[in-house]
Amino acid sequence: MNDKLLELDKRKAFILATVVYEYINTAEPVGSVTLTQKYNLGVSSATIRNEMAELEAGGYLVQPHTSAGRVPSDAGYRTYVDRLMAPETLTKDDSRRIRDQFREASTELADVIDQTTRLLSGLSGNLAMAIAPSRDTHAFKHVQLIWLSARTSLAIVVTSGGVAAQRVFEWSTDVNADDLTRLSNALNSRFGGRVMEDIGATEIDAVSAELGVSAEIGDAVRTVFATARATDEPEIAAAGAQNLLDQPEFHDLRKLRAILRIVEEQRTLYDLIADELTAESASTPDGAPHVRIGHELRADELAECSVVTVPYRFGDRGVGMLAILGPRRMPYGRLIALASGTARSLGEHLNDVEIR
Amino acid sequence: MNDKLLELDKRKAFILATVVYEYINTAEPVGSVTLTQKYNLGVSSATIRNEMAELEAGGYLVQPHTSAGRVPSDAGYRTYVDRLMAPETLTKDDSRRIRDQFREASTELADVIDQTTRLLSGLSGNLAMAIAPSRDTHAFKHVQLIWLSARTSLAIVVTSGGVAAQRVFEWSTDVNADDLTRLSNALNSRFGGRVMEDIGATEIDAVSAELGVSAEIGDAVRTVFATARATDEPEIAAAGAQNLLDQPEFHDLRKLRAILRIVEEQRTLYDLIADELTAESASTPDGAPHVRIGHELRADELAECSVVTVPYRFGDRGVGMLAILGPRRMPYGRLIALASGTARSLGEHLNDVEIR
DNA sequence: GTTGGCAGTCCGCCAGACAGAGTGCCAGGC
DNA sequence: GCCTGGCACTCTGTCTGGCGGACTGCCAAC
Repeated sequence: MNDKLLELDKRKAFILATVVYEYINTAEPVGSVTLTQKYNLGVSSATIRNEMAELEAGGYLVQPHTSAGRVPSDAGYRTYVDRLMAPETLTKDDSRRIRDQFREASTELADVIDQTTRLLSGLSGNLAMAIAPSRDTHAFKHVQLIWLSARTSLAIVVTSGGVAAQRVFEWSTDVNADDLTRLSNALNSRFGGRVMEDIGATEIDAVSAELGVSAEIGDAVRTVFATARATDEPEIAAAGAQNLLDQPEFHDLRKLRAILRIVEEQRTLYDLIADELTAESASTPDGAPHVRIGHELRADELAECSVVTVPYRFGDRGVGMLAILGPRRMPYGRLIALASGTARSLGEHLNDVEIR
Repeated sequence: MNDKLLELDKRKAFILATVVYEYINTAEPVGSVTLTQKYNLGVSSATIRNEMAELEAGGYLVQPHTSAGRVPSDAGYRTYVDRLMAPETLTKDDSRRIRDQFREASTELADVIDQTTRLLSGLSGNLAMAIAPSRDTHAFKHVQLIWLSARTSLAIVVTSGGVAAQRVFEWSTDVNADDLTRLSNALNSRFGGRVMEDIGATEIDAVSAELGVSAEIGDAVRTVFATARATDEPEIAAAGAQNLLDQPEFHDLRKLRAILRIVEEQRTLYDLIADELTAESASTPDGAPHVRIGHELRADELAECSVVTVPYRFGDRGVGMLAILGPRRMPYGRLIALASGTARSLGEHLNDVEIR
């Protein structure tokens, strides 16, 4: 690949756009004759051949083998997406399906995320993914220890992100309802409004010690705070892997396997999208979709894939991410419109409905 | 397939067992010469040929085409599993890996289920699934409305299955902490110990009305009870679909697609296993693994698959199910041992750790 | 700068040949 | 009566060579 790309005159740009468009639709390498027959270019195939040879030298096209048509390179797709492609809007039908879906969507965050990936994979015909907003920076709001019976209690922690942890504890000795209430009140007044990650174990222990509660209860409180802060298991969902089987590029079992492995390894999948969450939310305008193509994904297994990502807002609870993964040969315009539209509806749904 | 199967004498039984064993290991149709060469049968290949012809007539073996070796039929596998196969126990290595896994497993039910499927798919080299115990028959234990601020409250319902619902509500007018406490106490004394599904909306409304709380709060209470009772989204997890790609029987993309679709359609997957949960938990000894082979699964897409299921106990909270899905040509003995061992460890883990 | 023409290249497909694996059957032996 | 070696037959998978099709690159002419 060239460091510096060839400048494109108007005709080259049109030819490149047409090659990409045709290849996306047919999955077959595009030849000069096909081009002149199907599109009104006003010149002969010989001229197209000359132009295509220059586009190949310039790094926009590649030839799978001598005497085959041309296929776009990463740079070819990139140029197409950034400068040549006509932006698309949602079709009426897609809009309706998205609206219908969210009208009866769940009120539980994990379920909504899950349903959204199903919707998006169905509409896009590709693999769809979603991650929930991270809870790194949530503020502590409330802790409550609730007396259930002499030997069992419920502890619950609420943050600005909603209920962050709850758990039933069993005690080896009887506990007193008043003690639990006093401890709850003390913790609330001490930590109210603080950011979760700043609330340390020693400080929690100090409060327990002040009130003279048993070691067992002190341990329980520390545990439930730790759980509320935990961010190691990000909420992530994926759906539609079987859609990829329809794409000729995945008829090769090795490639398919590599993709499936990535999808099941939630960690890799998360990193793939989360990169975008940190890097891009600062640099691009709010809510803009973003496309990464082939090697831009920095993973060999995904060298023939592209990913469309788009952030969604969850009120003041942070930013999540929707993503569509498919072959590089994907209908970028349509998928960008779909992802954006779905992200918008998802955000609205999350704000309208009280999500726990 | 024959209604009545041929009686098997000792030699036929041994030959059938050997054919199944060999086919499971090689994935190639088994011929008479292979059999005499690899196993000490004491007779010539011609004799084996005669026996195999009878086994085929009896419905235990089939021939993919003339002049190919034999392959077991559903009945052949069934006989092997029920009567011919030597039971296996967990290897030291597998035991250790299961133990290690649960030593550091999560305390959250959904996560444990998820991690268990990953473990089991990794060990078995097949697709693993798990469903959590249903919460149909849980008993109501406690409800608490917690004052967070003048305009926000937290409602939480605890059942014998743990925390069944929690949700933050925002009010249009200020609410009073004492009102919330009084309502909580009234609900607790009214419903304590009852089975969740017997607690109706009208009865809940009656309590709210008695205490004269606002309609808004009344609605909230009804909503949170409804959520706690909801069983429509069964907790189900699956992992290891990519393992199936290694099996030659899934190199056919259509078959693979059908399987992947089933895995993503959680409903079908759930039905597949839940059948077993209701039908079998009554009829088979507690905790016994169960195998369903090919057409026994009553799904055309799964005609070439088998499923091993094994229930696990979650204390007094009901029974869940682990399952392994793979080609009929699966190492039944090993998978049964793995599933049983994992189910046992999972049950122990769920009882040891306080799961929320 | 553009074009038609032409030689050259590579792929995919098909038919035919062939080796390999396995069966069924039969006649002879224990 | 059961077992066995031998043999003819069948079917598969693979390999090969040939052929048509689809392109390209280049050149000479416009």
